[in-house]
Amino acid sequence: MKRVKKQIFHDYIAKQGLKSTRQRDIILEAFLSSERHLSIEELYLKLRAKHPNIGYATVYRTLKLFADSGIAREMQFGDGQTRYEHVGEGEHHDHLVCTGCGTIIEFENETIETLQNEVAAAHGFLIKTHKLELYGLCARCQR
Amino acid sequence: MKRVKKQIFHDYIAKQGLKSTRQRDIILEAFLSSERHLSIEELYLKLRAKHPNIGYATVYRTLKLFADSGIAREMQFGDGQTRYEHVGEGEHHDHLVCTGCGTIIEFENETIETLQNEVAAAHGFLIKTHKLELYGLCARCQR
DNA sequence: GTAATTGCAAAGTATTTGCATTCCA
DNA sequence: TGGAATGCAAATACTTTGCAATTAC
Repeated sequence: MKRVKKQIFHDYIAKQGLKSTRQRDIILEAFLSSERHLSIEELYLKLRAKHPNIGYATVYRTLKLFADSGIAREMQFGDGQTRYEHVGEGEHHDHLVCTGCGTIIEFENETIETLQNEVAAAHGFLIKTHKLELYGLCARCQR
Repeated sequence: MKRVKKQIFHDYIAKQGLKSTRQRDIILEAFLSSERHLSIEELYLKLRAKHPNIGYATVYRTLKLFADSGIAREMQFGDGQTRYEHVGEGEHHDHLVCTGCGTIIEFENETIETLQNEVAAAHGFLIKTHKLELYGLCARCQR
């Protein structure tokens, strides 16, 4: 999976006439070996440990490239921090967000997706993406 | 409806030992007679026309009060602008957002809500709120 | 009268941009 | 070599905060 995504990214870079750089590789490796929902700051801090000379701007720019190449997706959970999540081929899932501890759980539900498309069709919309987030307390935080 | 919400807000203000001010009334009136999904800037500009001396900070603070009182809800559609929408009693709805022209259409679907609760229950979550947004092109923008 | 509210400007966040220097193809 | 990428600092966009003056109860 990691290998595949690296390949996808490098192909994208090449096709766009962009350059493969040491920083991009470092950031890619760090991103791919991180948890699935990473804020930019988290990634930056993680990188800084080993590569103190990588700039914040480079992390921002590189994450946008990841999103453009299709290996990552930009997310907002309303806490004012942009997060990026890994994207697999044609994969889509939604989120359960614990407002207590911040845990994010992914889920998929085909019936919901089908109903969404029906709603959209009823309004003449052509859906490109969607976002479904359920906010509440996870089992642990309910205690 | 407008009358009811004004009442709710005034009751809230009174119960909290806060004060009813000219500015709050002006902002409330402007908010209630606006479209349902209003960015703070839109409301501020609208107000400025008739009341050039109302400050941005007051608008921010007052909108938060509206949300606290239950007559408005804070929303984020990922464009970096916070919006507030009107909230009716116990009402909830989701959104179809046209990425072409920015139109926002509201909808409700009980079956989807039920499925959401099932998903949450399966993960031991207690849901407090949720956000479902479908992004795509409206009928007009598809042409 | 007193505590809350206002309006302004300054301070915070999160993110983007300009630019000289460095690096890759 | 030449255009792209980097790292820094400055700029931007949105929102919050501090504070003296004002206002509501």
